[in-house]
Amino acid sequence: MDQTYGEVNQLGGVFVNGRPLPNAIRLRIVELAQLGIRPCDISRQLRVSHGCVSKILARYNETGSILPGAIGGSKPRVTTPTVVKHIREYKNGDPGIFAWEIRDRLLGDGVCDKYNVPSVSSISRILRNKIGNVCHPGHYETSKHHPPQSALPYNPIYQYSYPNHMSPTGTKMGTAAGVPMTGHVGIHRAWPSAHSVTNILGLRSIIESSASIGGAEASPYPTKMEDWNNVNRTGFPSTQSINGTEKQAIDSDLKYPQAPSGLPAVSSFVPACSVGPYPSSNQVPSYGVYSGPGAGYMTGHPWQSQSSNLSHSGPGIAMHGGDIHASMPFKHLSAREGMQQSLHMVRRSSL
DNA sequence: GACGTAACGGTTGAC
DNA sequence: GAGTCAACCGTTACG
Repeated sequence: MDQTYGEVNQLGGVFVNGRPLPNAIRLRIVELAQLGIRPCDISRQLRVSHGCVSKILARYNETGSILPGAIGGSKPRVTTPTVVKHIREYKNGDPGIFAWEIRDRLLGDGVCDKYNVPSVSSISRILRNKIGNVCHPGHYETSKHHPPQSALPYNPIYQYSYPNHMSPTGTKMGTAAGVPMTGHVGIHRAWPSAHSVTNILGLRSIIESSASIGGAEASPYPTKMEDWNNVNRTGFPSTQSINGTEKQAIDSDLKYPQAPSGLPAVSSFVPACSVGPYPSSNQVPSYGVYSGPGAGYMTGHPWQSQSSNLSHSGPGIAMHGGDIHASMPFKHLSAREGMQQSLHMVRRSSL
């Protein structure tokens, strides 16, 4: 378990297979790209594979977010009780209706959108298994099926098809504030632009987010790392307000000591480039890199165990918070002066 | 050389 | 609680 995480790519950069790059690096990739730096140069500078740079930039261009998607889990069910209910109604109304017609009606009636409409085969399965013979109108719920009304409690859950609340993959969106969605974003992964670089840098919703963060202990905030990343990304605010969980997002950055040192600011890109994201002078390449500024954490907290760490706000949390602050004093903040100022406000308000 | 992308091995979380 | 599955990840190699 000791330092079994982390590999070194061909560029000498450290990565953890299967895990997203630290958000700091992701952010920096986008920042550099916006500065006109070529992807290949970004790749070399940050020692991230060009494929990854390409992916992140493509995703950013597409979604406006630098954040990784929600890892793991299953796709949200599309055959919600409500949908089943509607299918049943359609079938009852027209026993000869085809599955594809039902599908069209679901779309047309606004029951589903193109992102969560069940497939024809799914509809057929519903008709076969859940509805059965339509000659028994009103006889739906032959099994333990919940009556339509019982479907309602599901809605908040399935609602995560809609990004204003949480992503379909379960990534709760920390805020609906400042989420300038372009129309109906039924995007599979809801990428709230509140997390976009623009907003991150603009910090338009930092205060709001920080307020939410401050109340994290009382709010049903996400337990997934991605979720907390979202929260953190909203403004990279102080970590003290989120016990332990903050550590998650920050951890991912700490894993990569180049992040603090390599993220002085966009404007200092050149120095960062010259020094290199993985300052070999200070850091031992390869796995040793992980024992950089975040070593205090790293030694005791493997890269994984996100949720476990989250769920266990046990001893060491406070220490981590302090260590984190000491070792990486808002590295992201330096990206923008305005960010610093806003964060000052955030920190004050959270104190 | 730069870039996009499929394949790959890996992690994660819902079921 | 373990296993399965399907999402995601970043790297690598190829065109």
